[in-house]
Amino acid sequence: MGQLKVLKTKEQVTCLECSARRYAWFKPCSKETLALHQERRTSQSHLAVGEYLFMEGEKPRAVYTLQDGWVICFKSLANGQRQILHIGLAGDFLGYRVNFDEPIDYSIMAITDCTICAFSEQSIDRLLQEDIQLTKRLFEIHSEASKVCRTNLSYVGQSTAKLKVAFFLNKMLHRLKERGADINNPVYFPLTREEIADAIGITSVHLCRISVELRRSKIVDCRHNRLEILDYKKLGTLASAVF
Amino acid sequence: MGQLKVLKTKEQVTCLECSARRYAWFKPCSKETLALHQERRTSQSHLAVGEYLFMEGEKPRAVYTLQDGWVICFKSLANGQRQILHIGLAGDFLGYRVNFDEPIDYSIMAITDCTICAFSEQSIDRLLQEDIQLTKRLFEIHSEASKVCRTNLSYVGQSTAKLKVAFFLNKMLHRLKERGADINNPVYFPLTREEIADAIGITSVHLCRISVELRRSKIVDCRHNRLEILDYKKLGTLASAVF
DNA sequence: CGGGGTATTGAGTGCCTTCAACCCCCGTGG
DNA sequence: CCACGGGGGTTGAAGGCACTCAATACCCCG
Repeated sequence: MGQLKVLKTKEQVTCLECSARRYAWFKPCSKETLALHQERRTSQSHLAVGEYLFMEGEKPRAVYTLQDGWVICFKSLANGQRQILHIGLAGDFLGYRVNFDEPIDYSIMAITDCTICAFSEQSIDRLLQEDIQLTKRLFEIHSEASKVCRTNLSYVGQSTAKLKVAFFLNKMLHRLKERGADINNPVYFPLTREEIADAIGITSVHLCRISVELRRSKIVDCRHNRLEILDYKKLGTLASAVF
Repeated sequence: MGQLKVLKTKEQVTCLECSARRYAWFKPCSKETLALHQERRTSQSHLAVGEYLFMEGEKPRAVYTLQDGWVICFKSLANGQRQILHIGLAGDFLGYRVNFDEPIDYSIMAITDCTICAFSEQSIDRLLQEDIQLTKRLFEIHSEASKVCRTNLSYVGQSTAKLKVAFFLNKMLHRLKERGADINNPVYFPLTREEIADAIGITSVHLCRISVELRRSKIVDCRHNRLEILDYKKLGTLASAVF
């Protein structure tokens, strides 16, 4: 299992104060219910860069909300490669499955230091019973995730490398913007070439060549943990050449 | 919308008699509840080869169970290509989404003549209220579909063409076997080169070369609406070289 | 026995990969 | 303050897998 370091009570953030809540599972909850829900939170923990929340094949008996930090969700292949399925950002709901007895089919690793809220199997059951809204919201989250996965499959399966990069970066940009990033200035962006390449199904070397091309044509500059948009419009045009 | 031809009552199959039920949404239902559920079925219809159940961007106000036949679920891309997301077989639950006001993000087309059961938005709501089991089963179906999509993304993103073909055919084989096909003999298999290629993200020409290779090395023979396994074990070995 | 759709084959091209070397950035420690 | 080291990023050369385009063969159906 993971190497979660449980935070002391005084270090914890309450659900009410949590800045990630508006993107998260508890988005629709009122202040009153939030306090109750928070009691179901099994723990709030810290996960350091490179550590795993869980690995493919394990049966984590909990579900997680990423309160802060970046994680990658990925599947490993027999040839040693990996497909990154999702870049987890603040507010993302991680590791849910209907049947907790079934092993999970992907791994989650922290690519920055993270703060993570855990809800045990039992807590989840009770939460879902106590608040119909939460079941609905869970369905919503699940559906949205499926939709994103279909989109990913489609562009990974059918586009050229350049379009893949543009689409990926554009998508990330919008997610960061939603979370309050100022995209007119360079944004903190801790993904390496390797990681971006594994997310879109090309090699990091080829990604690099394309990155250079995109930088030279003054569209985006993405290096060294930062992402800078040089021409927002051009990037949008490229990205929308996919669908 | 689609070109559904509603069947007359006497032509219809009851849920109780339905041979696809054990793979479908109503799998967990008792004989007694089935009769009730069937009343919620809005219609049973016929969809001819090449016709659409619905198209990307539409807002179908119903959900469907494929009772018989084959369909493809796919997304269209700006360059005219398409990614086939799923090959729908008997029992498959099609077109569900949480919010019926949202446009659907993929199309469904019949690739053989099909019989399809429709449940209107209202019927679904009532069914879900009436039977907790159905909500659970719906979640199960949804989760399974997400999992399959993640698997697809991974092998489409990270494998070579040959492995993609082997994995795809092996997967189809198992699904057909589940549905009672005798895989020791040639099986009816109405997918064209074009369709298989669009499902695994290669061109039909290249797929053809690989098909020839697989046939010459006596692994599978897949042509002209039939699929014949020549060496079950070798196919399995190839397919399991992916994950 | 055509005719249309599907499958196969060939030739030529190019996108992307592989492998390997080099560079740059940045943190660390002397 | 600078030397050092390491990890990520960049570049080059060479090759191969998969693509494009186009012609031919095959299968099935009317």
